[in-house]
Amino acid sequence: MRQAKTRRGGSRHRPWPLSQRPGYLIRRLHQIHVALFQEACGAFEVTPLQYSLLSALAVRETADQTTLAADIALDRTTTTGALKRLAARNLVERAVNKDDRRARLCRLTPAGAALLVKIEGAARRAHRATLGDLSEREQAQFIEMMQRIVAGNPSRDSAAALFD
Amino acid sequence: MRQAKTRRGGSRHRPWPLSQRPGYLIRRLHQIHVALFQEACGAFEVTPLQYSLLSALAVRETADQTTLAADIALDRTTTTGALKRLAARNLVERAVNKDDRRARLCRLTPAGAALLVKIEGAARRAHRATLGDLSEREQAQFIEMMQRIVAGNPSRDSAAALFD
DNA sequence: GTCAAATACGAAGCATGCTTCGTAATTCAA
DNA sequence: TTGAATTACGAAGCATGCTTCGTATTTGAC
Repeated sequence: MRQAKTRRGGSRHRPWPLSQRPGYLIRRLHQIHVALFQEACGAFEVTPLQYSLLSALAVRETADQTTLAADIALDRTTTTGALKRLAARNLVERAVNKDDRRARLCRLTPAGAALLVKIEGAARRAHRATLGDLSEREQAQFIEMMQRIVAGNPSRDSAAALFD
Repeated sequence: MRQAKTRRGGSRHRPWPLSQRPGYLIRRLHQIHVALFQEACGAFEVTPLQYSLLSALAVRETADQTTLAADIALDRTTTTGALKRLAARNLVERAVNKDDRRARLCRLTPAGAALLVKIEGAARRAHRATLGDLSEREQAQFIEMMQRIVAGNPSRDSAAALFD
C-alpha cells in the first residue's frame, strides 16, 4: 500500500489540509471581505451586495431586474429580494414598466444616489483592504488572475461587457 | 474639476468597474467554485461546506460543534445547522457528551466515512478545476497569496494549526 | 390574426452565513 | 461551597444564494 501509515484510529486517506484547498481559501476570502466591508460601511447599513446593486444602477440609470441580475452575476430571484429591501428603504424605485407590464424598471432614488456617493470612499477602501496583505504588485497580479478565472467561467446569462 | 465629463444623465463618480473590485471578483470565484463542486459532487448530494465538515470530522475523529466550527472557520450556529442536516442523513452522529452535558460530541458514522472516501476524488478535482484557467505555477502563487491573506485576517476564534 | 415560445416575475423551499438573546451546565475563585 | 463568569447550545431573525414551479405578458412565426 502506498498509503502513509495509519493515524491514531483508522485507516483513512491522507488528509488534504483545508488550508490548501482553493474552495476553502476562496470561502475564507469572501468571509474576510464581507467582514471588512461591514466594518467600513456598516454604519451606512449597506452590504457588499447592496453596494454592487447601487453601483450597477448608477451606471444603468434604469434597468429591469433581470438585466441587473446579469450585470452583477447574481441569481434573478436573489436580486429581486435585494432590490425589494433597497426599495423598502427608499433607496431604489421599482416601478412597473408601462411599455412592458412584465418588467419592473428600477432606478436609484435621490436618497439612493446620495448614499452611494457617501459610502463610495469607505467601500473602495474596504475592497482594497481585502488584499492588503499583498504587495502592490501582487495585488495587481491577484486581481488579474481572478479576472482570468471569471472570464473562463461565464455565468449562465452574463451580459458582462457593460462594466469593461 | 478632475472628474471625467458627465455621462448621459447626471454627474456621478467615475464608476469603478465591478470587474476590478476584489470583493466582487472573490464573490464570483466562490460562485464558480460552488458550481463546479456541485457539478462534480452533486450526485452524492454533498455541498462544499458539508465536504469540509466531513473532512474535519475525519481528522478529529470526535469533536464538539464549537471546535468543528473553529476548524472550518464557520459561525457556530451555521455549523450546527449543517451538522443537523448531516445527522438527519445518518452521515454524522451527534451524541450528547456524558462528561459535559452542554456539548454534543460529533463523529462520522460508517456511512459518513464511506461517503467521504467515495467523493474524495471528485471533490479534489473540483477544487483544482476552480483554478484551472491558471498555469500550474500561477495556481501555486494564487494559493500562496490566498493563504497569506487568510493568515493576516484571523477569524475570531481560529483554532487553526490543526490542519497545517 | 392566432397561438406557441420566450420573457419577466413571484412564491416556495432549502442551504448557507451572520447577529443577538436566552438557557443549561461547568468551572473557578473567593 | 457557593455564586459569578465561562462555555456550549438552541431559537429567532435577517440577508444572501440557489432551484423549481407557476403566472402574466409580449413576441414572433405562420
